[in-house]
Amino acid sequence: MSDAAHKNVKSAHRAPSGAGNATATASNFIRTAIEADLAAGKYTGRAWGGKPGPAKTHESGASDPAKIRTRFPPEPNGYLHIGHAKSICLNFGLARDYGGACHLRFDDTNPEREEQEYVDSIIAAVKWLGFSWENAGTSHLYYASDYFEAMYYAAEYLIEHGHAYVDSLSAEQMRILRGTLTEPGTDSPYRGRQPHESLELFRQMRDGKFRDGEHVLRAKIDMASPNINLRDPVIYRIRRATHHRTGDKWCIYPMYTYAHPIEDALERVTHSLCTLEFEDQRPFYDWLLARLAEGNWFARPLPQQIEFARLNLTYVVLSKRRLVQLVEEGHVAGWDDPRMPTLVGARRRGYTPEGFRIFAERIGVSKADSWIDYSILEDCMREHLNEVAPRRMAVLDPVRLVIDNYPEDREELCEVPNHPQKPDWGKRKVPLARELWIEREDFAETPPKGYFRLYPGNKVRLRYGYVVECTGCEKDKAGYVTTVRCKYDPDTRSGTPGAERVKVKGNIHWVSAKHACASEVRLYDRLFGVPHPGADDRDFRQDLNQHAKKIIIAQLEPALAEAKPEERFQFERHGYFVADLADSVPGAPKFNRTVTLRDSWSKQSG
RNA sequence: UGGGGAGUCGCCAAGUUGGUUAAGGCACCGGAUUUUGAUUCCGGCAUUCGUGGGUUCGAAUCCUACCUCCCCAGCCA
Repeated sequence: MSDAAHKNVKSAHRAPSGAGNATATASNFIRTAIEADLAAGKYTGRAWGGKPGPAKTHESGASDPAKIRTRFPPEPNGYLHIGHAKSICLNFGLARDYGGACHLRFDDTNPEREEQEYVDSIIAAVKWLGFSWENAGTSHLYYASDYFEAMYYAAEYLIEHGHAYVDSLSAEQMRILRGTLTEPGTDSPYRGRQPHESLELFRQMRDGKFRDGEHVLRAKIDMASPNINLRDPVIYRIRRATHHRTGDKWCIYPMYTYAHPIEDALERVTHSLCTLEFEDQRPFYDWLLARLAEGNWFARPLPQQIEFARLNLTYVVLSKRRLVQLVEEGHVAGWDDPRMPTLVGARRRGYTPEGFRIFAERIGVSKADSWIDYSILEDCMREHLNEVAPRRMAVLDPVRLVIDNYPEDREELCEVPNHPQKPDWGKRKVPLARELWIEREDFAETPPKGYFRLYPGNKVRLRYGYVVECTGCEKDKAGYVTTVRCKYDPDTRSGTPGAERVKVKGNIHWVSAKHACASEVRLYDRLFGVPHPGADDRDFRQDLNQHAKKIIIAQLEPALAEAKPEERFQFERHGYFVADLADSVPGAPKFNRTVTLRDSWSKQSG
């Protein structure tokens, strides 16, 4: 192992050094494999030609500054979601930890489904998560479509060497001849087509001489293989559709199966990580690269595919089909609806990039199918938000509290710390007066067992203010509490000598009614009400949580009126909130509840 | 019923060239601190590694049989 590689391995396992950002990196089977490759010197002496390309591009290049190369290869046909965040953190994280580079590569080989809009949103999402595809001064942002030429000539090479042939069966006929899981396939009558004939046809395919579907190019492997992916897979199809980058230049497009290994090889990717469902395709991946390597197409060592388990998260759906349905049928307001598990949605919800990175570390990587409970994600967000969110007071469900012995015309400023564990964040002044808003649930005419908030005869502290004793309440005809009354103890003002003399268990937040800022707050909850939406053949839409969004007008402390879009706060005793990115206007922010605080009281009481 | 994978604490997940007491995190349960029933801190939490056999002085790690779950028959990725 080289010194540099050794150093990187060590740093990958270094313990956390700072709160809130760095997290311990657990070992996993992919790291083990990388470390073994590094230790074996598999990549020493590798050259990098400065850009993706065949063997000759790299042969003349300098020593590769990247110790390893990974890649995140999304198809630009939709918005990224939480599952992608796992993959992004994995690929970019590995490159970072081992002194490597991670390429952002758009796998745009199917022109019918891809759009520039998605390319832009994916770029923004990866950046937002805090990763960069730059390494040693080079931006590794690539497109599979930039390799169409190389892929085409590689295909001609395969044909010439008897490894591929043009088939003229219909899709239906091909399906029948492919056999089944238990029965071998049957050779296509075109399988014996001579290379020169296939080559001629393939060129005519490229030149637009045929209709869509009239011919395909197939790899010539083994129709009797127990692995269906090796039964002469289609590697090129005719598809007249305008590609978002190459326009109408091509009318034949490579299939993923064929394109991906070539993309990896051209980019000198060392470890090509993908999800478990591609395991059966690894033999083809290796077959293709081996065939092309025989013709010295690619620099060695060849890339290797490694599969890991995709993320399964409870209480959400992550399949493209279902997400599209949620948006198109109007169950949510759009891809960036704060309830959506998309990264744009999570961002509006107030979830943070750091929170996602903590999440990725916490759930680990393995080959075992597993379900991660949504609460793990929420907890990761709390962990980060607790570190970075200034505290504020906000009353979400207000009821009036009158301090009877407090002068009507008086008001004073209370000093309130911005973060209880971070004195260096300073304090702010919050106005207190005779009439306040307090939380309706902080008062009970007849308190439940263990309740230590406001009820007649009980004392609580108005956080950072005075200790008050509840003297009663007023109700309307319906029995609904309209006002809570209390008296305060002037000797208990927070921060003054002797203020602690009166001990109370309860500590409630408040906002001066006169100074309060009334503002829209959206209380979000999980989009689905059950752990596995759509399980047991149910329509997943039946599992939608109808209470996942509740809009209220809350009474906020005055300072909150100046909150800037995307500014995050902890509303004390409630949770973390973010000023909405899209709907806030200067001086009138609207807040989204990101996640509640943990609450052992409501948990035990009900 | 073909092929490819996976099964270690309630949930994740190390460990798998066989070797003293099976990492760690989350959750949970105690206790301390706390002007957030939050945070933080301390302590507890698998005689056992899907099951049954076997090899061995010694097995989660090797052999064997079996069970369960996931993936594959797009001219999608």
